[in-house]
Amino acid sequence: MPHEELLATLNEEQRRAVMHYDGPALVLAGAGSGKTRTVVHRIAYLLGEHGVLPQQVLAVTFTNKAAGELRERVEHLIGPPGRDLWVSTFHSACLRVLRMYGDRIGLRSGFAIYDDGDQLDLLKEILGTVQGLSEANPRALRAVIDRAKSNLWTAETFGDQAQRVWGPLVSGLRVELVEEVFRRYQARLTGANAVDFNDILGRTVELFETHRDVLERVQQRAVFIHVDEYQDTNASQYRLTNLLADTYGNLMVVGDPDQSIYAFRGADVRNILDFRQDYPDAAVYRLELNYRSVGSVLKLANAVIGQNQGRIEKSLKPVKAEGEKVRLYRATDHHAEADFVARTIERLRAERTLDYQDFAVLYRTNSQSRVLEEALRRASIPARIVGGVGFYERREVKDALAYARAALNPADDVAWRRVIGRPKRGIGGTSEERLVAWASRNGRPFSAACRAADDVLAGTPGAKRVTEFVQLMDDLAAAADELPAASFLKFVYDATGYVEALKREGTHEAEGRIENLEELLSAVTEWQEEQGGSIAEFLDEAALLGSNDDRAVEAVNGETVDDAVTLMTLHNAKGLEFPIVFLVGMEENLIPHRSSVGSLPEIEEERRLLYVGVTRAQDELYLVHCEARLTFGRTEPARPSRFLEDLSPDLFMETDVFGRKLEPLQDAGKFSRTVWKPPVVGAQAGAQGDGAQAPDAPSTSGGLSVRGGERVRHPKFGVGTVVGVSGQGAKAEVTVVFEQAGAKRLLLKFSGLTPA
DNA sequence: GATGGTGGAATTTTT
DNA sequence: TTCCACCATC
Repeated sequence: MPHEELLATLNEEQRRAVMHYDGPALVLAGAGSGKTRTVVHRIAYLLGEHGVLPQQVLAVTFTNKAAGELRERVEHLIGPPGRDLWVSTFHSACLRVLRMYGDRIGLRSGFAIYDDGDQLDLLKEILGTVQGLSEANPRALRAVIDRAKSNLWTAETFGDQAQRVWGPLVSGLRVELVEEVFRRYQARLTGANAVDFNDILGRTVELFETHRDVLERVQQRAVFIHVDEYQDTNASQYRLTNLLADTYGNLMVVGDPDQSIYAFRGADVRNILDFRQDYPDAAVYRLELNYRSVGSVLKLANAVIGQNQGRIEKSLKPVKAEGEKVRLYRATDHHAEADFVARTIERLRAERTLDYQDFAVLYRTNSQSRVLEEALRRASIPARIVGGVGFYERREVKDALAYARAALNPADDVAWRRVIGRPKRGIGGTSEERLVAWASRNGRPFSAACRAADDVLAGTPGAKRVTEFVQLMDDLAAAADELPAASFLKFVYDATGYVEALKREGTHEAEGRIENLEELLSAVTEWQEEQGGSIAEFLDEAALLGSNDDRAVEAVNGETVDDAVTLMTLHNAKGLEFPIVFLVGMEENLIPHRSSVGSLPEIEEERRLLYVGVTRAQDELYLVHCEARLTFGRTEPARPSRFLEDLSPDLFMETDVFGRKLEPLQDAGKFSRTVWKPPVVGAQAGAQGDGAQAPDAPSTSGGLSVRGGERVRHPKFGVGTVVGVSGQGAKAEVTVVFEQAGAKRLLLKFSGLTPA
């Protein structure tokens, strides 16, 4: 493509960035400002105008999705040569380097990757062995170790670094104790010939720093480097980037400080803010024209982010028209919230031509997805959930792949211990403990203890069973060498008796697990046909790509469809856009999340998260909050998010379930609609219909006036507070938070409630 | 050694 | 509400 054509569709600032040739560059790209487009064109321009070879270009992203999209768009623009570009996530890129050169730093070929669950298994085992830690929370320790590793701290430097940054106590434990756990954890990883996610980056840094020749060879493949979402880089990613760029210096980083949302796992926004200190001769390009959202959405977005202190002033300027006002809906509870979403989707689809895939529902925590999912299913609205409990994290899938890992790597203790009891083979806790003790005493892997079962478990029934298990693993190991990936997996299903055991169970749940195993087999088969490879290579693939798998929610007819509403967390939504967006759960303790309300930096990160959510919307945005919400199995009263209360009321319009405008209350505070007070809701017969609320009017049913906030007495549950009402007439339901019994949803008609 | 019951904790966010 | 660790029982 001639370069005039390449440039014609860009604005002035984008064009300047695209034409940037060598040397460092910082692209400050506001949400929706055509960031990906700019990078795509820049790569095409490098190749077309400057004669750069595709083999010299590296583009790094955070997610597989982003990498896939980038590659696709470049290939679309420049054709087949695009295949030779190196477009990858940090993790995939580093894994590739480690697979090639890892032996230089003591990684034996075929090393395993431990995911979150494996980390946890390992830590639990370790905690049992360290004095004074049996009560410690393995998840908290994992978080600490992860955090340390993303800062490029090692078990050796941990003590000093943690002391310096966090003080003598880390999540309630003495630094020395945590250090001891970290040491043992790392020793066990080494022993198991395994790396965890953070090691994939950290050990690559180590490799580059100790083996200049390796770094230089990789640099030949990365003469022109692009890093996306640079505001979310942590210390290891920052270090990697700078190492890679240290010979040629052709580094273009792209990002937006206002969208930095990963500080909780070690990302440091200073990496982008200080880029010009790191590279004083860096060119800077600012993309502030927003092509994505209508004016009303951008006004609200700017108002949200404008509340943050200590940010570089920046304001998105709309290209699009003003558009519809942002809507705010106040739901009685999470069910009403989900119903509103479902109802609104259908209403909008009836009013104009929209596909299901034009809608996204975004929430703060994964646990919010279930109610939404159910409501959409009930309304026959196809939906897909991105993220959540990923396919590769399901027990049966992990088990099957753990068999593969165990067969390939006798040192993989976590995998061996995982599979020894699945299915049940009469090897119980006592036997396992003795095997573990033997392994630990002799400094050998767990599998070696199993091989020595005749001695270790001499005279017990377990001895023979373990020996049989070892025989099975040997058979698997032989099969792994000989069979293609898919056939091997099928062999695992049969030879281990795993599927057989599930069939015997005969429960609905077991059937689901069998289906998942079938799906895994299909995935492996498909992968094998597309690119071929051993089961070992598939394991890498699954480890890095697995978590972001989409889960389809089937519509009522049971068919999976392409056209579906997207449900995902705000974090997952970064980089995406949708014509119509619902932000649900706009409440205190959700956003900002309860764990963040104690510190200003964390609150500001939550605000950026909301900003990311708001700026996903192209045409229409719905903000939804509830008056009561299910938390930990109890329905509790909920307050609207402080982020809503910060907004001027002219930025949005409050609606009823039907999307009709609600007039502001007269007697409320400064911003009438956003100041929370005990909800005044009624179950009304008549015009408003099912699920409707009339916030102003109390109403009666069976002689009882039901108002939110009112005290009532129940014959069995005692005294409580009404937090919500839904439905009408005979179907009217009240949500009451009782002092003793907690929250209950009651059919108003039969509730027997009296004023208290 | 397996099974089933109970009680308590859990939910941020992800490569 | 769901998941898990722990315990008692068979």
